[in-house]
Amino acid sequence: MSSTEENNQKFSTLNDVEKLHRMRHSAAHILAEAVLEAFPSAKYAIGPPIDNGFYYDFELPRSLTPEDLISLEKRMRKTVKKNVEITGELIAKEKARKIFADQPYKLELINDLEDEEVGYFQHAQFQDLCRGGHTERTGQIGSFKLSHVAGAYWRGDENNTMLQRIYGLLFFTDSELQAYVEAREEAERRDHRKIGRELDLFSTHEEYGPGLVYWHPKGARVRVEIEDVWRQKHYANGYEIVFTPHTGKASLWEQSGHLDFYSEGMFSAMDIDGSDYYMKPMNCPFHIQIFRNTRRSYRELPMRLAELGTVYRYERSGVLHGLMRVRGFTQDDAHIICTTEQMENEIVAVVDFVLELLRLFGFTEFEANLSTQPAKSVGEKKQWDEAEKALERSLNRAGLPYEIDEGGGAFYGPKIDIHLKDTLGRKWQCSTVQFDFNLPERFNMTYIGEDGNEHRPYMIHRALLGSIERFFGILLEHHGGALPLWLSPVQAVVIPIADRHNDFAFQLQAKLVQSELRIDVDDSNERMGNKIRKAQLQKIPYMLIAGDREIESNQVAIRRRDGEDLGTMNLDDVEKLLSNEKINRA
RNA sequence: GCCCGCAUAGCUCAGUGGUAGAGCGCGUUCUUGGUAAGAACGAGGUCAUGAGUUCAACUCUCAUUGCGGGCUCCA
Repeated sequence: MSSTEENNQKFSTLNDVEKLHRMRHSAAHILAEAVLEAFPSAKYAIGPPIDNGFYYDFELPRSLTPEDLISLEKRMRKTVKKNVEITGELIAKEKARKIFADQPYKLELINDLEDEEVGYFQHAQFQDLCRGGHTERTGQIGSFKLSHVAGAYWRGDENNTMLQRIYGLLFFTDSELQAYVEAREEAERRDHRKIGRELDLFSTHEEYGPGLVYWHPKGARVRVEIEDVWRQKHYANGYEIVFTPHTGKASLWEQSGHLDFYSEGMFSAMDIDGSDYYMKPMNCPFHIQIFRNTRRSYRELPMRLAELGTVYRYERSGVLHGLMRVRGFTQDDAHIICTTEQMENEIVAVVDFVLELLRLFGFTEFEANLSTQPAKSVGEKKQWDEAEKALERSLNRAGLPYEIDEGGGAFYGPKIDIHLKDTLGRKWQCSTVQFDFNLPERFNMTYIGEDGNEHRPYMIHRALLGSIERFFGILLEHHGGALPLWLSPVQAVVIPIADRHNDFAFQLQAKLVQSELRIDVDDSNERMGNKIRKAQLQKIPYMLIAGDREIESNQVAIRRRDGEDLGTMNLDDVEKLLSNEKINRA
């Protein structure tokens, strides 16, 4: 329990964050009270406030149904209406054990707590073991709604009992709650799986392998566009692009340490001529072989090897999700091998490069996390310090807001993760920059320095988009499927009003295709209104309408997908308009 | 993997212990139109898979597979 002082502070004097926190926490108690009323044999576990509300975990005699949530919510509202006082105090552990004698989860918590006294909160008949942070009365909890039930392990450990977790949403006012629910619905409308199907971009085939993505022609057009700009920018930023195998013998994965430390993330071995081969879960060991293929001089450093490398990782069936979590995906991977002196500039360059690339795709807000040396790690303290300092300086130079996750680095090196914010305000981690003090040792990577001696280089892993599949999913949700013209699978559709206009439409298509624009002609036997509707639903940036009047004047009527009518234009002007938008990646 | 829910036409979804429906989409025909749905007709389903209960299962039970929501937010 935080200080009694804090708990006694008048609710009305608190800031909004703390108020909301307390309201959510109290709502959790009120929920637990309702559940205990409805199920006297229920065992209650923990019930904290969370980002959008609260939850409480229970062990119950039966599974909850959506109807249960409705009746529990009713019970809660009664308690709110009664507006009883919520009180808290510190009591001796012994006393607490008596109060919670038939509550095994509470007893376990009591035993695990270090202080001699524990927090005890109550309102009406309800009592709970609790660190505190509550409203003063049950009537002060704002606007809430029970949202759903989910399974959750006691203390998040899958070896423990599975409890039923009831989630609730809670905000100050009805309108804030409403706004949150609407934002959620908007997110549902933008679900990349839905958009992917509607726009015919990609599919997965559960019967032939869940978590494996099939890119359809239109999705592939977008991917090719993403990859093209990716390659172009990598060459421009001093990277060399490589291709490496999708599989390699066990000996490679033994030496890299993956079989020891990452085998649960790998697909099972394949037998080839009596040897075990594994699908690659990472590209690094292969890039290292390219480096090691010959004696390297310091004059060749920094060496930056980049690959759109498709990797396969075993993900547990329950976590697969559309394009966001899959078993086969393409990393935009690179490994930078450099000297100590070069390291800091390399990091700075990577961070700049990340932002440059992500901005191209329409993202403008970023945050970073810097994860430092964990308790168990390889490498020398000096290396870690240098690397961490370089990472931090690069974040400062880029002006990125960041948080430090003390001890959160991988055992092999510190890292920064960069999160982007999408239009719905959701954060996604795509980019990562990681030092690796482990693989250069394991593979005995060396270069000959200016002094003629062998030196161990630094190695930095980095991915900018992360996974092409996942990034594509984020991009679709960010734009709600209405991708900017340069990424759109179909950039404009020519709509002839009647069959006799088809020839003109195809001529227009042929002209625009010469400027490397992706143009369809809708020559289906439909009315113009229907063709426009289809094009709108397909989120095609421009509709070019051709009828008698246009053919007469050798022009075309142009309409944007946002509904704006741009009137009629000469064909050359249309071509310029589209080309410029494409080139500027507007 | 585990908990809960779900699985009916290409998509979205109704439905019944007596082997099935709608809308959209698709095909054909009519129609040749002016900025978000023209009309008619038609084709499409072993009701996820396997087993059980039953005279009879798409429907009830169990299992399997897949999908969806969750599984750090430490009283």
